[in-house]
Amino acid sequence: MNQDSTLGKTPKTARGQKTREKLLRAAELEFGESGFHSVGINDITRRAGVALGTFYVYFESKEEIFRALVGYMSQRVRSWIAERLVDVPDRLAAEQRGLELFLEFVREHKGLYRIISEAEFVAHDAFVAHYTAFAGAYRENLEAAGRRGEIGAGNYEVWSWAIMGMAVFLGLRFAEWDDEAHPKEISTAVMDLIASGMGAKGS
Amino acid sequence: MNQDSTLGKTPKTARGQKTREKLLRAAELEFGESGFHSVGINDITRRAGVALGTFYVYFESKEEIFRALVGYMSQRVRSWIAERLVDVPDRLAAEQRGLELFLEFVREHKGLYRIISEAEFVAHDAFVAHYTAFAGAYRENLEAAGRRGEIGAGNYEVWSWAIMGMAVFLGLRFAEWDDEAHPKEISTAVMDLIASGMGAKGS
DNA sequence: ATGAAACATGAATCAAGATTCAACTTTGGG
DNA sequence: CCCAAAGTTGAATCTTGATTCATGTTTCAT
Repeated sequence: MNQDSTLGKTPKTARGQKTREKLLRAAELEFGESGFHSVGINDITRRAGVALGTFYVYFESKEEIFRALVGYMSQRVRSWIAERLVDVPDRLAAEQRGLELFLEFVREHKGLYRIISEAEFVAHDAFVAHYTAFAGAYRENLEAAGRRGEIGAGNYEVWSWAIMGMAVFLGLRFAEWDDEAHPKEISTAVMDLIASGMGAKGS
Repeated sequence: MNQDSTLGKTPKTARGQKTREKLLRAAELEFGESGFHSVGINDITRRAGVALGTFYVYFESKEEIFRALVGYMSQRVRSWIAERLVDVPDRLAAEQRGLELFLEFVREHKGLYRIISEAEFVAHDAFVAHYTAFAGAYRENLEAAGRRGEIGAGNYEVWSWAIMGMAVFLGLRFAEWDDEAHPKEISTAVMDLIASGMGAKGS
């Protein structure tokens, strides 16, 4: 229908660009703090420092800006982690470091984390897209590591979803609810579980 | 304040009891299918086959009935699984069977599953209570198994959250989104991961 | 059998908040 | 410098849907 999928709402001017960004930033904070249904458009515009009507110059609806945010930050988490995961020796190390990074990210961006979670109900398609993409990438990493012999054979599709789930719940418990524990402790504990299993060990 | 915490809304009659249950059952279906915010009180009453006003005879508000539902089903999942987990030989077997049961439960009760998830945003305290209770029980199981020497030492608090997260995400992917895969395949794949780790094995 | 307590009803009320709009201001290319 | 396009404004409009309430019906303990 439309080249930009944003129905001609794309700003043409520097000023417009700036305003749109102010709205996005404000929405990120508001949604992150209070959740989709308790924030009103006027909360967003007030925080952005623009008038109510301005909102509709750039967005079709409240749902659209939320959806935009989900896409935006789905991008962010993944690239933020990927960037810092370059010089890691092998898959197991990547696993551990990746979890630490994820926990750190959540602590610094609780709002974004909540936005993705809430997307399950507010923008289900965006939610599906996010985790599908994430799991897909993850699975490829596992397969590559498998070919390199760094990890054993297994059902990598299942593994990738299992590991994502772990990360999300640990983020909930040890980043969103409780800031105290050191990420390294968590990641180490998880590595005990994932690397060699819970079967009785030497200790 | 009140003996029953339900502000005198508790039914005194057999008829009342029945009506309240009809409402609860209807709400379970509606919330499960459409999510908290898109169901109206009249959707619930229509489905229950009672008049709109009747709702407020038994519940203070839409949120209250949702909260009641969360508690109700938090109970249900746990006991449903626990009941069927009696004659299991050891912790590892319990782990595998428990996951299968969870997946089966989700398939049969997708609505209830969604209700608990959505509680994170609609009834945060009930959500916290549910997972706190679940994790607590889980942790005790792990500790007991640890004392019996069935599993190795580890940070059981972290493990229990990790395993819950796995279960929830696998439920999302392989029960809510996709009914096809056999639960046993999933649980087996996970056992590979959890029992002996992803480190390279014989195969 | 009977009347007070319980329960049921659904039209009317009310609040909240999303969206529209017509008037006004700024920008930037020519 | 000039004006059409782009952007801004916020009061007014419109929907939606939760909650109330006055009235009628049923239950059940006495």
